[in-house]
Parts: sequence; C-alpha cells; structure tokens
Amino acid sequence: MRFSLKSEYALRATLDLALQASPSGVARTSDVARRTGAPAKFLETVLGQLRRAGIVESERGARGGHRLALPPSRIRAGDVVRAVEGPEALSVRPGGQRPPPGGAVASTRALHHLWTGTERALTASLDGVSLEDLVRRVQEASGVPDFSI
Amino acid sequence: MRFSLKSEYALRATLDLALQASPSGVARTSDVARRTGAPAKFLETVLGQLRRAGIVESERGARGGHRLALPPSRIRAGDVVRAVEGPEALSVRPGGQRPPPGGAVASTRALHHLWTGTERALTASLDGVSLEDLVRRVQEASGVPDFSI
DNA sequence: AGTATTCATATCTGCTTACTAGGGATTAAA
DNA sequence: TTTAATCCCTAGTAAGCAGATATGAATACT
Repeated sequence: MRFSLKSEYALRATLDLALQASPSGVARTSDVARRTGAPAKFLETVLGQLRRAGIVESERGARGGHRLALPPSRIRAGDVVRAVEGPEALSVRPGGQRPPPGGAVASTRALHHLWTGTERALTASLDGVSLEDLVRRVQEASGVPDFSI
Repeated sequence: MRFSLKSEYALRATLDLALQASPSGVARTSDVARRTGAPAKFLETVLGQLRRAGIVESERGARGGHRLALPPSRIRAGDVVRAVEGPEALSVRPGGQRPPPGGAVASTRALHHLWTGTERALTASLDGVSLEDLVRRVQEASGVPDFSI
C-alpha cells in the first residue's frame, strides 16, 4: 500500500518550487533534481505531468525551467499525487471497477462501506495539507530541530 | 494505491465465517470459496495465512474446515489485512525504509509528517471496524436495501 | 550558428499481482 | 481401509507497474 516514489518526487519538486519563490523566475529541472534527490531524467517526465495538470508551468529554451502555476495555498498534496498517479490514485478498493462475483453480494456490500470510509480518510488526509502548509513546516523546521517525529 | 484482491478475499472469508456462526462448526474451504467468489486454491493459501496469524483455526481430516479463532468483536479489518499483506500493509510512505537522498533533507522532513498523518488515518479507518460491525451491516442490509452507497 | 533547455515518445529491467496446476503428507471421520 | 479434508511445497504464467533510461525534436537565449 505504499505510494510510489514518483509521488514523493512530485511533492518534493513542487515544494522546492514553492520554496525558491522567485516570483517570476523559473528553476531548471537539473537544479530541482539536485535539490530534491530525484533522478533528473525521471523528474523531467514528472514535471511534464504536473504541467499538463496545471500545477506548474514551464518556459522552454535556454534559461527555461518550471515554476508553480498557482499560489501554494491553492495546491493540495492530494492534487499533486493525483496529477502524477492519475485520478484513481486515492482509490483503495481492491480489484478496481470489476463487478463483484455472483455469490458474494451481501459481504461485498458490507465491505463496500469499509473501502469507501478508508478512501475518504485517505483523501481527507492528503487534501487537508497544502503546499503552503508544507512551506511553513520547512521554515519552522529550519533552526528548530523537530523531535516530534 | 489499491489494496490487493487478497485482502478483499481475506475479509470476505472471515466475514463469511462470522456469518456462518455455527459456534463449534467449521466451514470447508470449497464452501467459503463458493460463497465469497474467491478461487478455491488461492483461498487455501489465504486461509493458511489467517491461521498462522491466529485469526482463524482449522480442523483437518474429513469434516474438517475453518472457523474464527476469536469472537468477531475482537477481529478488526486491519488485523485481517495485516495478516495477509504483512505488517507493513498499512505503511504508505514511498520508497520503504530507504534513507532520504542527501540534498532533500528539509523537504523530506516536511513530507514525513504528511505520510505519518496519512498512515494514521488509514490505520484508524481499518482498525475502527470489527468483523462484528461488518456482520451487523450485513444483517441490517438483508431486507433493507441500502441506498447510502 | 551554437548552446541550453524543455517536450514527447519509446524502451528496458525487475518486481508484484493474481492466479492455475499438481502432487505428496497428514489427519480424522465413516 | 477408504474417503475427505487440510497442509505444504513447487512451478509456471500473463499482465501490469515501478523506476528509470534513451533518443531526438522543438524552442529560445546569446
């Protein structure tokens, strides 16, 4: 049930762009890659997905790069994850949209609620945190060691 | 981020055993398989994992089969999932136990909180529902069509 | 023109999921 | 003793996903 590293890279990258925060400036993929620890070539495709999702925007050519397309307060962690993992990223229900096998109607229906509740909990957790919240966390953490982990 | 069908089968199977509820009786794997829609041979290994986890117990030989090893009120959905998927089943943090790449310390730490909170939400959701709750749901559902889906 | 950068697509290796198949050993009821 | 069942192990397979890597085209600054 792990999220993929791709989600982690996407979150680190958007958080990195939020922290750089030169308002009109863009950051090169290679720099973001270095700062976030993501493989540069892999991050390139990740940033492409984020762009097509409208979360970042890019400038091409020499001096090109990426910047956030929205204020950090309007980008939720869930948005970033869905952008790179697809709209079903937060669906936990096993087997996808497969129809339940004939005999198991009653128990399948009872379990339906379980999965729905789980999905809601997951969504609430990731959509309850914005990039702005994460930026604040990073700023609070610098200088003040965090022992609450 | 889906749970595997194995988890679904394990939950259907334990729920099935809870519903059969002939107190000292056991149910054959083939019968459970038929009622839950799980492939019989696959379910055999699933029930083996549940037995080794202490959630079901078995009797061998003719007239053998499985029954719950605990009262339904003491078996949580999360227990069943962990039994078949391993103790890390509810960890969502990407990349497993890999140490964070050097450059990304600040953002990695901020994201650590995000994943921890998400994990807590997931765990709370699955450990907040017992087999007894699910049995009640099934019983309420029989006769009373459920439109809250 | 030359260089730096993003953009698009394709490819690759290894791992996991969800099975299917088969068979031998053990246990217990009839 | 026969039969019915769990237990345990091996093996294989088709499909998809994870985590990259490769190549080249398009674009823009100098």
